[in-house]
Amino acid sequence: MARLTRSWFDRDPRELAPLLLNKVLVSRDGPTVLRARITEVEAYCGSTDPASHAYRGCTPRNATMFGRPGHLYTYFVYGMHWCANVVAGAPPDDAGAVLLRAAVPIAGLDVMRARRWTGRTRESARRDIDLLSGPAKLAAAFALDRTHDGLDLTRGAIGIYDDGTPPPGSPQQTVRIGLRAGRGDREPWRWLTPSV
DNA sequence: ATTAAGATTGGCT
DNA sequence: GCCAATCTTAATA
Repeated sequence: MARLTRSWFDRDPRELAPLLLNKVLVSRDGPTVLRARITEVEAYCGSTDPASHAYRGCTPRNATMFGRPGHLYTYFVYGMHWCANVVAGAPPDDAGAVLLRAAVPIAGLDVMRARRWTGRTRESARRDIDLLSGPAKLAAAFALDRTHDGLDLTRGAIGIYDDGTPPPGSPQQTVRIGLRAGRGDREPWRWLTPSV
């Protein structure tokens, strides 16, 4: 498996996003190894994109987006969830990122289950396919939070790898999810690996 | 100082 | 399909 490099991430988020499909997110924590194949992503384009956290310029919260491509940008939403982005390339003083929206678990499912599902979770809701089937689910299963904001994906314990599986030749493409009307909700910048 | 909105999720009708 | 949960951030006063 080849780890993706800094220069590989240095592309416009709309180019980078579909290339991330079928890549493998890997987290190593001592004996624990988590692996998952990325299947859904969204591109966010900084100052030109009303839906982007960077639309109104650099703030303490989004500063990582203005930094180096290939780093992790994590943010807190709805008072309870974390989501994870990969910082993409952008023009000088601008920002871009790709939101990791979903993945298929490959290894470390037990750890993912323990992090995702408390005793309160209904048994019928505990399906492996739903372990990473949303941006906050993925972040929770990989334990990504404030402490991972700015983390370098090209070095260290967490990275993205090419295992030889190419991105889908014809990815599914739709408008982005969860955006307010008129706030970039018409841009078709969501890509998915076709389910079959 | 106050406030509105948020790149979501899971349980319930 | 509807809606509550939960709290940070940034904009406004």
